[in-house]
Amino acid sequence: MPPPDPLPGTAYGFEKTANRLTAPSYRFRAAAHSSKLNAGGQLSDSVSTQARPQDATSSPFQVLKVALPSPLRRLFDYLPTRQPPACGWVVGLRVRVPFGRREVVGVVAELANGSELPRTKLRAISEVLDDAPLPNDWQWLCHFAARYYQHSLGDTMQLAMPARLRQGHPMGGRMQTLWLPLSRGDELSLQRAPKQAELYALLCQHPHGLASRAVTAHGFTREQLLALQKKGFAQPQETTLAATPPAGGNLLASPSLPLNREQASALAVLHEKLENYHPCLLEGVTGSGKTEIYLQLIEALAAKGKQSLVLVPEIGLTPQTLARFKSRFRVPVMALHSGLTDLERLDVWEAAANGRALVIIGTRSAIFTPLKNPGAIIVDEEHDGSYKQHDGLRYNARDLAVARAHYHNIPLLLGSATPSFESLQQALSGTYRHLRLTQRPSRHPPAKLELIDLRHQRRQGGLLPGAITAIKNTLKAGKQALVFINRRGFAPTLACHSCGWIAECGQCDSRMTLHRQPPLLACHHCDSRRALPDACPECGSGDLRALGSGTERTEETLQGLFPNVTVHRIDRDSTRKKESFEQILKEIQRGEPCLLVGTQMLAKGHHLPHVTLVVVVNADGGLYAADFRAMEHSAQLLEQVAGRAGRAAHPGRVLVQTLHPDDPHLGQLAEHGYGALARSLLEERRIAKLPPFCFMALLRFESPNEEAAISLAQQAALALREWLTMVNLAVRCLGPVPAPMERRQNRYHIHIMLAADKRSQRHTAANWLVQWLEANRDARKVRWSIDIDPQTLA
DNA sequence: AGCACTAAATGG
DNA sequence: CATTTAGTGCTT
Repeated sequence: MPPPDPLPGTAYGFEKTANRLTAPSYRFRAAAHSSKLNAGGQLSDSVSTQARPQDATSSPFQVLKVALPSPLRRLFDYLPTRQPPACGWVVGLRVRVPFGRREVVGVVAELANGSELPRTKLRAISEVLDDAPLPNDWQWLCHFAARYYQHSLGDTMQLAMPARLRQGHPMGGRMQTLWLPLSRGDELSLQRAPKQAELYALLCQHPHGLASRAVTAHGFTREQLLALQKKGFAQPQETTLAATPPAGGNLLASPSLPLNREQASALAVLHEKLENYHPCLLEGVTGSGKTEIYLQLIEALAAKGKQSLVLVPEIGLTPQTLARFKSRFRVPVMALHSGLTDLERLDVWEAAANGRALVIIGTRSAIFTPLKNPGAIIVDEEHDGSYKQHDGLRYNARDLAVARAHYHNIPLLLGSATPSFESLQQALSGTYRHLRLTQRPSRHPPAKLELIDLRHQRRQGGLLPGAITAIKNTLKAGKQALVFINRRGFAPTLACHSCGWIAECGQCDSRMTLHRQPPLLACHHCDSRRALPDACPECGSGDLRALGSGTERTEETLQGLFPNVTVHRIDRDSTRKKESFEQILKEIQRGEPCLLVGTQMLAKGHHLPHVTLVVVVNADGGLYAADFRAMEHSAQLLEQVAGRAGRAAHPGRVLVQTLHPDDPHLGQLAEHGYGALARSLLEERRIAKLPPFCFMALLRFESPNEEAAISLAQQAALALREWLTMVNLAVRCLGPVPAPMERRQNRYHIHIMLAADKRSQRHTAANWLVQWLEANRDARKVRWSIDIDPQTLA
């Protein structure tokens, strides 16, 4: 039996009711693996629920309904191979099938004994790729995600499986090439090849062999390795990655840290229900020790041989975080990070699926890692926007974590200093346990925001005189200051001072940003760039001015004001080269007085112990935006930035420049902190019936032809409204309206928004609309997509 | 999504 | 007439 519903109002038992517009629905039962053919070729009893009712005229025949990598939201029927696989035909087998003019890899999703198509139109499966079905929990999650997000099951499965499996490679990726040093006694012959000599020395430090990847990680090339092999100094050896058995005895490699009262009681609450679904929101201010709670929860579960899956935001999977987890435990900790090869990724996947890995840490996509003995799911910084995928299957890994913890009947721990309103509301209403950490080990209260008025004052590089004075004093005291600007580049606008011309992007409804490093105009919404004009293209005047400030300009200004101090700029442009961010962070952590100028990248999670002053150049981004979530995200960001000030022994200051120092929300954030503001904004959301008090779906229509997009959106909205009235479904349908930036890369974006009080109503309406669009011929000329629980309206 | 097929557009 | 390109339709 599927567990009860963790996302209220979502029926995810698998029998989806067929709609008026019937498309084959995905059906899946957790018990589906027991469904195989018995020796006589008859379907065993557990299958009878899956078999489609038979057309009396056609005689039954065995059919495998396969989920294929295609955006088409349906399964495809195939005939079995001559020989059934050893395990029999079961749901979850990976197969290779002919599809159109090519062969693709798919997954058997249903067994049936008949097809809507005549038998002669069906083709046979070409090859069964596995001798056992893909893990049950993985299959369940794919079905759940596909259905919840209204996405093709086949596409979902492709996305949820490691690349090697997607490409049809066999399981058992636990092979790697180890390179062993060979002693020849004539090492001097390498004198003329210094790089090779260096590499040889490296190999000699690892007499048991070094993986190819480790060799390249040390900065050597494959060619150098092969050269050594040719000269007989190195030898490759194929090995199976050790199936490290869970260490007996002490689980810990290093002792747990002592907990304060709050931490201890939070952990005690978690210990109350280690064996059941137990959703908890851990609301803990920056530096209050959330990670230690994660580690001790993991420890408790690992002691029972159970696995923990830890999700971290994209920016959070740093070597330091990883090192903290790895150094704590003697049990296998595996990370899914961007640096892995496809083979290594498959190995982690299999290690998780067979229980070899006890701790799995990864970003968004790690939610699709199968678990043999699931113990808990932990989502760190659960409010973070990087958990939401913004194309294709637009899933939110945090929400899937909730569903998955429910399915496995295990604890779920969502941690954040600035919880999302969705999670906070669940905690406040008692659906989630609310655990709070308010104390910082430094004993300093978190720094208060000081609002300073941007109006009627001269600024330099975006900074008010008061901010500059504060920076000067901070440097004088031998400390570091952080300047936060949410804009890359030198200036967001280039304008002609004599005729008013403004540099705009030719392909988007946006202005081009002026960059100095290198000098050019760039659009931040598409990849178009232009050379800097010497004169105004409209009137020929040479009086072109850069309006406003981005990171580059503030960096330049600060460098001019404090020529003897290092100014580090940290944004996507300055850290493009890999490792350079880590390098800069290391230098900053040494503690020399210096200035940091940067975007969001700086705000999140990094430990900056010597920063005692934070300046926010402009806090107004979220105040009066059209997006109802803007204030939430803005407050989260401000609180996170403020958390960078005074983390260690020194109290900090946070200066927030604003054009609206009297804004009540900003005032509340400054005075009482994120928690208080969030609670009152939640009341506003409740009154306005906005999320989390309603459930939304956003339909995006996109076309180079504006009329085509509008016309389809109108037809769809009209059809939907008629249907909603007809079936008397209380779902609001707003739009069509042009997207906030209608034209992007010369494509026009039109939106329709659905809003319902209940998740199930939203699901029904969204499902109907998707099927209407799939059935509508005009819809093929306009690109459309659906976003369930959209995060931004852009 | 691919991908192949068709019809229109370019080119000599 | 040959070759490229935009539009359309199909996949079990």
